[in-house]
Amino acid sequence: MAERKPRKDAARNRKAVLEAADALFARAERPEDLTMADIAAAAGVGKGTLFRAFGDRAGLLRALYEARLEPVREAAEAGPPPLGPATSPQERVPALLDAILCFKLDNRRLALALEESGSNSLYQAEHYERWHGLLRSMLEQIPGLDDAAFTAHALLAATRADLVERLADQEGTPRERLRDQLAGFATRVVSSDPATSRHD
Amino acid sequence: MAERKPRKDAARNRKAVLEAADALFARAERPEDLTMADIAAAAGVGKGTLFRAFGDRAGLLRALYEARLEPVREAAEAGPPPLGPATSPQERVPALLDAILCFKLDNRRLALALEESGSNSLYQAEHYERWHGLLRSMLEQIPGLDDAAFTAHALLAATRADLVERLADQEGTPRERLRDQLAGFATRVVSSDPATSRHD
DNA sequence: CGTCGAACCGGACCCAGGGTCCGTATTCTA
DNA sequence: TAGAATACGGACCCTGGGTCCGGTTCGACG
Repeated sequence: MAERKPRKDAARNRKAVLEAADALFARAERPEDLTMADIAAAAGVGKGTLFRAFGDRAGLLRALYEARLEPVREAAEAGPPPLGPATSPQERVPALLDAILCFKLDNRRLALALEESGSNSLYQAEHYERWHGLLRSMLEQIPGLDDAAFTAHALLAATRADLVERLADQEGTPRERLRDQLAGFATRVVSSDPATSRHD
Repeated sequence: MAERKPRKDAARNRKAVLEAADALFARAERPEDLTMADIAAAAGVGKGTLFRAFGDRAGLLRALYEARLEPVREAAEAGPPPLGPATSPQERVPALLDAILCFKLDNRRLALALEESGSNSLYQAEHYERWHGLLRSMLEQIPGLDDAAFTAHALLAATRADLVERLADQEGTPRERLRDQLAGFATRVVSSDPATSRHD
């Protein structure tokens, strides 16, 4: 049952690939034309090795992404306020979205490459389920807000990598402004008074 | 300066391609593996013709999409309430998003193909600019809502084709429920009482 | 340390699919 | 109806993801 440990060279190569890819994505301005062969070459490894270790392009991207995301995940699941659990949903929802936004700003190319890779690879990535579940559970605690599941999706959609890139890179919106806007939006969603919402 | 009119056969072929592609996308369950050669064959035309008429894959997708979208556009810009101009922003914003959602539900494959095609082709499609501009101008009329531009992006993000597909096809959410949820979300955003929004 | 099998390496190779080219056919103009 | 302009179409090119397999490295064991 227990996976027997990989050979030393395999482990070394895996790490080399991860590091090389990380560096390449950080530098690349067009992540989609960063080829697998490029990555293999940069890591000093054959293409075969790369595919054996990660399955396919999406697999590599996912591995990279999850690795980078790890700290954020921990902070969100067990860290200090306002991100951690000891916070009211009204504050924690914007805080979580802010954390995700910052992450995507800091890892633009990678996030972009991941979300663009193949058919809706975003929605079947584990981290998406994680964020969605977490967000939904927060939203469920907010009185007068039904459809927590949908709302969670909608809020997460506002942090899509390509949107972030458009706003930050193409339109040049400064980081802090973007953060404020998203926080404002989230707060609005989370704190709207249902009595005001008359429409039909 | 004036574009001289295209030759008769060119026009006929263009139409043939459009129709064939339309039919194919409607039937296909995996829009991404519907190849250009397939479309050309179905239209009874050579690949060259297809590329000459539309430039590239994204161009064809855009043309198809815009054509289908035309009625919605008209309804939104000059139709009767609640979609048309003679409606208060509080009602019209949800109505517009609903129209977009319905459109994407009815043209799932096509929308998916378009949004997946190449680097952020969604955000440089004309219709995106149109919706965004329209939405923004509505939101600007709502007191207490700043960042109309960002809010418009965020709301539109909730209608992303891949999200719609996940909810409708993969999770099986019924159409009407989805519409209700989106409308509820939009209404919430649009009608939240700013006095309630304390966060710092 | 020597040996042997398993695990791994890497780059040559395969193939689909987007996009191009150019000799031929069609349409338009006069 | 001739000649130029335009369009046709499918053979062809090329990139890039993914596979394969002969050769190498690892490490367990004697």
